[in-house]
Amino acid sequence: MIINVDLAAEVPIYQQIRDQVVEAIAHGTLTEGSTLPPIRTLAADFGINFHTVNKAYDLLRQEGLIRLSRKTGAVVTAAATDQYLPSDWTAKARTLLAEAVARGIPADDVLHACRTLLDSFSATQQEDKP
Amino acid sequence: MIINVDLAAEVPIYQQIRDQVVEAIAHGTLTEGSTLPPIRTLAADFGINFHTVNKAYDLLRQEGLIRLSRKTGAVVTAAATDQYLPSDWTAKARTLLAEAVARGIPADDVLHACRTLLDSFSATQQEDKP
Amino acid sequence: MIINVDLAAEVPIYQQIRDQVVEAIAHGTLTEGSTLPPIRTLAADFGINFHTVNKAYDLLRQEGLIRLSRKTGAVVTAAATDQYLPSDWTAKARTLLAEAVARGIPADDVLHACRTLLDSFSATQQEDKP
Amino acid sequence: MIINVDLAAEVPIYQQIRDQVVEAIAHGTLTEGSTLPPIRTLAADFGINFHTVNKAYDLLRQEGLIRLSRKTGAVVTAAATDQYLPSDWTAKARTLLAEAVARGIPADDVLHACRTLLDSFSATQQEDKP
DNA sequence: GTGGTCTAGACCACA
DNA sequence: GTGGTCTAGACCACC
Repeated sequence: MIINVDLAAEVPIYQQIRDQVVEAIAHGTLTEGSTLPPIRTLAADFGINFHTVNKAYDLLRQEGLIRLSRKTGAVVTAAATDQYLPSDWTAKARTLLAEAVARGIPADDVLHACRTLLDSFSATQQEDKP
Repeated sequence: MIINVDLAAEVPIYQQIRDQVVEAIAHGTLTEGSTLPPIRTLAADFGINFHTVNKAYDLLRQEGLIRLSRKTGAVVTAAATDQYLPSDWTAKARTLLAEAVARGIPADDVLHACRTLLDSFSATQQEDKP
Repeated sequence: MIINVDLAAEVPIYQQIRDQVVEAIAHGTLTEGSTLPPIRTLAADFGINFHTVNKAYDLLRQEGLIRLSRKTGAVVTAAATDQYLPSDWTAKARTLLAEAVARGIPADDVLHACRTLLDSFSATQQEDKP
Repeated sequence: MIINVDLAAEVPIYQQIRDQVVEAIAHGTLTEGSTLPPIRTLAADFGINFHTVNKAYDLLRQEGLIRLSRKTGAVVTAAATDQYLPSDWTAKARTLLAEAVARGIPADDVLHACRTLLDSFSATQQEDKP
């Protein structure tokens, strides 16, 4: 699994790490039981402080995507599949989609872009859609 | 056009204003040539500093959605500035969609949610535009 | 509102702060809209680092008990009343109650102790039970 | 008596063992004079280090719930060591109950949950003891 | 002036 | 050797 952080970006480093782990899980690059690199190792690789990585991992733990323990390290948990899309997700999606439509992109194109992105996840995930 | 800001929310006020203007444009509530309320008026309505409103309008100007001038105030510009989705939009969309998939939501459900949101824009658009 | 921390205790300082805020909310000492002391102020009062207080406040924010913002500081939110007792609460309660019973305390006495504690909350909360 | 440990859980293994023994004593599954499995046997069953089991047993010994000796192994002691609830138990209970009340759960519901848990102990106790 | 992010480095708990 | 806690101090974003 490959993670890249942009130290000069406006988005917080811990958020970048969190986002890339989320995407890796969606892609299937990380599956249930996969272990993430140790906090301090990842920090050393990026040349950043381990507290920053810790914050990213803690976020993922709060979201129920990974489990942290001193013995096993950071382990990806089973996808919960417990619920529907939370309201704050829908709110963020509404704003994002509105942004595209407001720029004059046809709704069909926006939807197509979403489908393409979603397909890219499934393709990697299942290897049965070539 | 109605804007509501939640002074106690975790999302910055200027972002809330910007988002609601974007959504209003997508809905068709605001169309090309529509004028937004004067900065100081809007600030007074919400009881917030006019710098905050100014920041929101400046963001919209940077995105090419409105034009600012001393004489005409804030005017919504023609929509078709970009024909393609910018890469940072795709990046944000990828993260958002991955978030849903990583939580175990089926891709079809996610796509359906997107379609529903997009349809809600068009519905309002056609009502208000003819 | 009075908070005391024991620097020498085995329970983490941030947890002590979090627990006392939770108890203050249950007691009614802190109600919806009450503001907690600024992170750095509280840290200075206790002679501890502001990061420690920050962690406590962040925990409370995750639990939905307070809202944090740069302008309003830490504000107690409305009690959600959205759900039943979560399963992990029940698990902790089971262990705690078992602890008392295993020591030979009659179940009635344990229940009575629980009622007394709960009554002490209500008494302060409503001022109608003197 | 059946003990289950979740090696991947966030709660320390020694704590899990200790908690389950406490609950078994409360239930009446373990009564005065019952012997717990030898440390090394239990450790082998779970595939964990015997120091971990040792720590759990030592905790129980400190709490006066079991007696350790080379000859007899770990034996459950008479329950009636304390007649009153220790202050740290009350403190933990206060925090736990406050947690529920602060989330908006009515005090009656919380008390009812406690009674249900306590009843579940007694039910098992009487079944197994006559 | 508030909280948010990041760094650097210490010691502890668990296994 | 892992994550967890705490300290000390820096700069930034928002208002």
